[in-house]
Amino acid sequence: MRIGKVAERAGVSVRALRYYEEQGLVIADRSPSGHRQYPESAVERVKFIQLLYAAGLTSKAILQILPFLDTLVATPQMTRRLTDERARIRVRIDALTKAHDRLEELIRLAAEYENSPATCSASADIAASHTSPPRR
Amino acid sequence: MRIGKVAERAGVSVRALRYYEEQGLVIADRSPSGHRQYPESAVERVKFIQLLYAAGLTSKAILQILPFLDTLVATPQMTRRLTDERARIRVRIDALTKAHDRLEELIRLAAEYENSPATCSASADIAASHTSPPRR
DNA sequence: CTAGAACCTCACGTCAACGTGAGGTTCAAG
DNA sequence: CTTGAACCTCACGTTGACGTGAGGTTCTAG
Repeated sequence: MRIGKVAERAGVSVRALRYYEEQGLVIADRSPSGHRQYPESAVERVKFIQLLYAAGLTSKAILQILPFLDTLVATPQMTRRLTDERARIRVRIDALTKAHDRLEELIRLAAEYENSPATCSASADIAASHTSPPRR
Repeated sequence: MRIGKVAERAGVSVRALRYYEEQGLVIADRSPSGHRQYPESAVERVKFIQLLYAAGLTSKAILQILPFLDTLVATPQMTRRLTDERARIRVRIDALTKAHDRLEELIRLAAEYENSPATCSASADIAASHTSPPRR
């Protein structure tokens, strides 16, 4: 398969695929004329790479993990890398969840305001005192 | 309060605080000599900003949201901004959760390998066929 | 009164994952 | 055989949230 098709089917740009090769994430054969030739499996591989990128991993981190997909041989270091990244992702999820909840709270306040604009001034400290324990 | 103390208490760098001011996220008074003077509330405000940064919002998006914290006046646009950002965060959480689950699956495979390295070759397509529905 | 900490303003550097031409070759359809 | 799409290799540009000096002023403890 050629690069354009892979790009289309994996939902990434052609440039991105060349970049992945440059980073060692995807290996492509070459036709005699120099065009990249990808196996079918490249599409899934690229989707997996995208998944990890979206989770905040760097090329370098992904490069450390990919060999496991190829060989399915789990060295202790590999297992650690996997669990480490999982842990980092968990931390990010927690941070995002906090932000989500905080926004939800503000949205609740906004709705409350729209119902009765005049009587909402008492909610001010609810908005302000979120990240620290309530005073008084 | 001066910039160093705010930085320390909010857990950010002095440079970051100057950057926030440049972006209009935090307004600081100035002493006659030109040193920034922050109110107590600045610490919480900065923590909130950090929370949103961590959730992937840009300075511009945060700038759109901050007025609500100050005034607690919810215009329809403000409510939309809040819900929009909440939605984007949800999308990110979902993406991260997918990556998390995928890694978890790989970790399971790795553990399985460590228990019986020889008998694991049959699991290969489990690792490969995740993002697409099973063939055959 | 003096030294060192803390502050100030430019302003360039960084890092990652690509985007975007430039300039040229190869492929596939008519 | 031609022409336009698709491909190739440089190689510089982009974006965001700061880091990092440079060079100078102000504050504060002893």
